[in-house]
Amino acid sequence: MRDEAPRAVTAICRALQEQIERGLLPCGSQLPAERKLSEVFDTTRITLREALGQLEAQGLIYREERRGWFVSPPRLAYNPLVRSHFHAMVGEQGRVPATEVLSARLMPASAEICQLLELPALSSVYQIRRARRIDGRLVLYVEHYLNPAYFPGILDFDLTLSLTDLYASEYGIHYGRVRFDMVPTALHPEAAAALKVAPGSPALRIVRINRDQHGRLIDCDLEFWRHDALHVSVEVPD
Amino acid sequence: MRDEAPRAVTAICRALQEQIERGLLPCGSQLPAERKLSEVFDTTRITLREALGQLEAQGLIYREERRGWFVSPPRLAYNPLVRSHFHAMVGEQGRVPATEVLSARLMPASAEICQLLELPALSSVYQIRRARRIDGRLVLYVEHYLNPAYFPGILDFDLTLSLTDLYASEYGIHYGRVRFDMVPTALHPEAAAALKVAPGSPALRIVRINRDQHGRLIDCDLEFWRHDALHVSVEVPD
DNA sequence: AAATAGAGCTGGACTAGTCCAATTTGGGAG
DNA sequence: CTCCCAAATTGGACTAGTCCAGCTCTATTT
Repeated sequence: MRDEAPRAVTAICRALQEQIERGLLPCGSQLPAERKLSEVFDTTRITLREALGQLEAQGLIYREERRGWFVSPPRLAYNPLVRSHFHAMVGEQGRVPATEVLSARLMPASAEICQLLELPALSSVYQIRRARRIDGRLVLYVEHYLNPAYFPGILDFDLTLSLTDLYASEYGIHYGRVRFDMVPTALHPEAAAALKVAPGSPALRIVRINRDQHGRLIDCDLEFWRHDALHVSVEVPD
Repeated sequence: MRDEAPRAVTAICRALQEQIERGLLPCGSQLPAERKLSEVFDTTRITLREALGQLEAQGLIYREERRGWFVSPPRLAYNPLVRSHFHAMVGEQGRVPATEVLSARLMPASAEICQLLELPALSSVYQIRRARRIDGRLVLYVEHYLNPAYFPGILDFDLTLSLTDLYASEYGIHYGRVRFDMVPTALHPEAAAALKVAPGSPALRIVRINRDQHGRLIDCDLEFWRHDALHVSVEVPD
């Protein structure tokens, strides 16, 4: 028994990790209360919470605001080179997608959006804010900004459906070139609230700038994914 | 004037964020000591540290183990579709790259590596572990695993240089198809030690599986990037 | 001028609690 | 059996410290 013990935090991490990997704590199951766990590991709640925080950073567990800690489900495979929308992508991987519309309106574009869509200053844009789930779990907060010139009256449609499909069926517009920008960062307060997680949780921010079949900038998406909800795969041809 | 409770942590974040954005704390500069800052903001070190942790998660600041907190430099643009190696990529963006070799040896392949390289069980592979810097800052820990059949005697060369170049000049091998897998996660202890940061810091794990011009699996890289050191750009053609 | 020993800082890790707000849950009324 | 309210429980936020290891810088010595 050496004095050189591993840090309490890493010891707790290892113990929990093992339990999860052996399937004693199945995917989606809830962990015991923080106070219980701190008793089990004979430590402070602060220390215990730091261990949980590290497992969260690894993506092994996640928390729901004020509800508790849960074992993370598998990540979704996200391939930017394959043109697919959320519902199709999730469904193909044997999971159940869901979408809710948080807001949808015509609004003055921010400077950032004007730049992304190459619009003149003080332009108006359609903004659609949505939250999306996989198997019931909130994983994605998106803000869509559409150039209104191409999509008159789009707010009257059912916006819980795929925008891709709406573009095609109602406006004859298909995606052409797309630009992705992926940045590991933290959720800003608005996104955190929508996903019902602690503000500042780690996240993957994906900015998509979409052109149509004629090369026209039609819209852009600001996506905020829970960092543990996806892995990005890219197959680069020769 | 916020509608909700202005948590101490978010208030501190906002204050520091503003100072950084206005350039009062330039890139690369060191923040005052935690104890000083906790006095300035009239709070505990624990609370102050949580605020710093959130700014770290956002990528605005970073820490060096036992040295202090610093303002993050700009992120490196990383485009998986553009075939470029570390030194070239960094240099093109006006930054100064550096590489050090941590270890290089022939070793039995782990089960994971066998699978990635489609090798039979108990195969041997060259393992090269390197740490890489941008403008002096440690940002990337990589483990390369090479199929030794294609690279006899490679350990005798200067491995601080680009492997890509070595492959081409010494073995006539060029990259063909490449597969990327990017996962937001946390640094494991070994990578954390190599990058001199706290174990469990957020990171972007990138697994590259490389084939040569003939479609043969030649090597794979396990990369661990500091999460705040890069942003991934992908331009998808029509 | 270079090498070095040591003191003082700095971050890292942890303890032992408190107060609050939201969520759950259990029990009683209808 | 359902619905609703109150109590118990849980996570969120924070205070006020302690002890330790590694880095740095200074002052002294060689």
